[in-house]
Amino acid sequence: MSSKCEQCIVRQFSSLKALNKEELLKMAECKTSYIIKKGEPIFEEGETTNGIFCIKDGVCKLTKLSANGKDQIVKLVKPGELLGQRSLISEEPTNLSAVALEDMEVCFIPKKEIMEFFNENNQFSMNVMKTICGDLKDADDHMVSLAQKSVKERLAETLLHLEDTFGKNEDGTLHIQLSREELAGMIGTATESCIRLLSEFNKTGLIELIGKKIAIVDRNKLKRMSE
Amino acid sequence: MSSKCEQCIVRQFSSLKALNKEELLKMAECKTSYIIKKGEPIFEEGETTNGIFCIKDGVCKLTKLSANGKDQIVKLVKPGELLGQRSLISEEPTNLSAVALEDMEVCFIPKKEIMEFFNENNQFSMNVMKTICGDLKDADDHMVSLAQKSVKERLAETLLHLEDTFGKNEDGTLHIQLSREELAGMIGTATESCIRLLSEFNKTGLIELIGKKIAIVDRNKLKRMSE
DNA sequence: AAATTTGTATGACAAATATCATATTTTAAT
DNA sequence: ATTAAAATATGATATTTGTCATACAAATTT
Repeated sequence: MSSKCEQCIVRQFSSLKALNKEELLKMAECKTSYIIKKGEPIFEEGETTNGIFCIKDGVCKLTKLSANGKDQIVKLVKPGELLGQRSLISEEPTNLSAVALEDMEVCFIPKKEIMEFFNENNQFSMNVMKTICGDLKDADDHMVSLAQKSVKERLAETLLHLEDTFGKNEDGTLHIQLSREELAGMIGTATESCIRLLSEFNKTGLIELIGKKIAIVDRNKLKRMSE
Repeated sequence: MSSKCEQCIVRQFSSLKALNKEELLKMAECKTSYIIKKGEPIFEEGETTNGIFCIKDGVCKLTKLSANGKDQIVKLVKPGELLGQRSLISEEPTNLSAVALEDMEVCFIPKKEIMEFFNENNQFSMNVMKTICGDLKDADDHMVSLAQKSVKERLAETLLHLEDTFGKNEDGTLHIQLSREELAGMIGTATESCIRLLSEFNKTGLIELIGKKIAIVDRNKLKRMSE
């Protein structure tokens, strides 16, 4: 028996907040829930998903494999967000892979129902459009950053962004747990270069390295460095 | 007296093809036509546009000023496409500037009418969504390219893209006319580096430089080089 | 618990790219 | 037509970044 969608966190934060009781009921009936273990894919580049995923818990990375074999992280997606809207609307296979960075809980809603919501609920369409527009703006910003900033500036920028978006633990370390390789994949550099710069930031008191974890020590300096 | 929108090139290629006779008539009445001279802006980063622009003739660049003062070219927009959809939907000021690369003819449609089309014509909404999704996919691809490819690879890739998208003149040179600085701004590198590589491509027979113009000589080699 | 694999760290060096200087050509202004 | 300004071109050099090698630490498997 499916659980209700009415009180789900995803509904509060995503385009789905526009859905009415009847629509939510329909969704609760057609949805499938999944548990995805850390490291496992939700979908992979080139797949046809035929629906969208709602992220109830856990963070995942959207990556694209580049010609040289490295995974570029395009975006991190957190609870409350939807996944796979783009390829559903474009009616194309996904151009990105989604891989869990933590254990995740997700729900899958089939294309059929989503398309019905589009047709019947204008506010829902508008919300989805706004989300995608937001993604596009972020992508443009990211693009300029990759094109015009140095690796050092991008690392500083990314560390701040990670703290702002995912928060920190009691010991001040970033809550989101990325390997050095993944962090390098976000800023578009070699893993060794990323490690070297973290080490440098550590020595100059910008951050503190506690095992594999990273704590931001001097936010202001880091901010200045990112510009 | 406004001219009709029914036969306009923009209608054939853009989301506007979903509009019916009545809607086109409404649009013809509310639109304003502009002539934009080469080098002039249509709008600038941070402005609130309050409507969308239809490009009837001429190509423009969408740029974003980076912290180091260089203009990054995010996208080139050609006749038949719409401009300013993102910020209209997000209800935010534009994050990009639009500057004419050639003399242009554009029409401005106020926000009010566009929103009415959204509400009354589902196919139109769907078309706009698809366009924005396409832009998002392109942005992701571009991002990976900037992050993972060398300047040489990006230049090769960009030259091919420019020929594919904008065609060539009778003498084989690229039809779209970009300065070296603008080309550098597309691939995200210093102008000197761009010039140097063009010079190298010229010497190795990949391209031919005819004054400021560029002709692709060996497409296949250039393709292989871009990967 | 020992062994293997994986991730992190650092040095040495090579390659890519940016920067600065300057020459030349082209375009625009007077 | 002359001059000034802007764009293109190229060399010299510094800086950034990537690659390869290797060491060490942590996690995982046996």
